Amino acid sequence: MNINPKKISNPQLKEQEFSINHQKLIDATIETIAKKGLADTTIAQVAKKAMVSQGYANFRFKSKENLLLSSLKFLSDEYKNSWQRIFEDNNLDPVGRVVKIIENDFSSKIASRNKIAVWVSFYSEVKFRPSYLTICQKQDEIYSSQMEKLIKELNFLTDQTFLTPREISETYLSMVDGLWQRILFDPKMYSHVFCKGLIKKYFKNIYTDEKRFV
Amino acid sequence: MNINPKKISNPQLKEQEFSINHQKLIDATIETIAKKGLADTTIAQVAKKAMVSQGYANFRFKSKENLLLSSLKFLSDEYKNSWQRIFEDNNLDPVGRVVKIIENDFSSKIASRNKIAVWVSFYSEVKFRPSYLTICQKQDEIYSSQMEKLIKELNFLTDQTFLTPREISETYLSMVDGLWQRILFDPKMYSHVFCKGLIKKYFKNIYTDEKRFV
DNA sequence: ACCCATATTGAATGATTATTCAATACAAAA
DNA sequence: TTTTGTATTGAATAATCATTCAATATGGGT
Repeated sequence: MNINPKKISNPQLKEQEFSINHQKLIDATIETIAKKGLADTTIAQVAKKAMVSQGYANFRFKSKENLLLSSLKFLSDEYKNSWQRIFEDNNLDPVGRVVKIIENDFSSKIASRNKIAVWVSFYSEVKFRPSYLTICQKQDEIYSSQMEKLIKELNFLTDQTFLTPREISETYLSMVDGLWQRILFDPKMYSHVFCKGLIKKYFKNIYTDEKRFV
Repeated sequence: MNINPKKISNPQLKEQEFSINHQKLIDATIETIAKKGLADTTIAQVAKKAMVSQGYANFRFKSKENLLLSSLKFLSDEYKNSWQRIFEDNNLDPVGRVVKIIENDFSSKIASRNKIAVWVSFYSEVKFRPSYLTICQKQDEIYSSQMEKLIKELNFLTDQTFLTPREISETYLSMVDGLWQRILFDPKMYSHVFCKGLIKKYFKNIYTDEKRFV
């Protein structure tokens, strides 16, 4: 009798990063952090949700810390990929790119309430955990400078000169962070539609002639 | 011999809320959360920093949870008081009031890196701790509606009609939250001066004729 | 000087939890 | 079938911590 049958191994998936169990554990970690917070996330809970044994979870990720870091890395990579896809799309003009960025930042894939909860959990500890900072900071600087360059093109195409590209991009990025946080508080009031609308209105006010910032 | 002398009681300070030790413990809690995070904040560390015994800290606050809640309440009240002082100041016109609000939101008293770290720590758990939400949410709604009313006066005094008071106030509030979070990441880049400047420029762009949004 | 109420201590307790590891199950190879 | 290497388990361990509480200190009232 075998109440808890062992998982069938898949020899084609030797790489840790691509194994089924690896991703199941990361998904379970994200769900658990979102539901209980970093403090009360235990390996036992995560393992249970991922339907593997506690010992296995630890064996696979070497430590709880490493499991948490891997989950942050997963979110960070997911965001990076969606961002890059927008910046590498040559069919987009500057306005189209900005619109896509806004829509991506409040898409259901990227800005689900669970994922935002995890981001904010890690943000709250970034001050004293250099490992968290390492994962996010470099990317963040890239987003910052790419956004600034994009706004520079936009300003060039319009007669907007009062606000500098830096000001507009920093305002945008901090608004996104703030709205994400507010989604945690009150997801009804700060719906994705509301957030996107608010930001588009911000751009519409700056680039008054542009019809696509509806 | 008395290596650890007991504290001298002060009969005039019977109310828990006003005792010296009460505040010392709250200050120590804020420092500890900022330095280690909610997860790794232990009663022992807080008690040590406040220079009282571990048992005393627990006795005074009944539980760790209650100590954390009291610290959040302290920050929340501190913010509320500074906000109210600005709104009750009859010498201020709408523009002056907005400027004061901005300056308050990035003052060294309100927006110290430690205090921001504590705010963000609690924000990150607000999703599943109703007690945290209770302390913040009602106030937050008040700030929201007072700000909106203030902007309404401002719009009335100017020819600004494109952005609604609601849009401007929500944009402002989310920018503040976002910038606070970014101060945690990179306090050098997101200095108080930079943050205030960015927000004033936002208003300057809307109310172009107003000289005080420098 | 003594008593009493209150303030404060610090060590003990018990619960929780990350981590380890010997035992077991499995799949493929021989 | 038997062997072998890998995957996975689950129970034991050890560390950390919140909480409790009996013991002690203090200062004012008598």
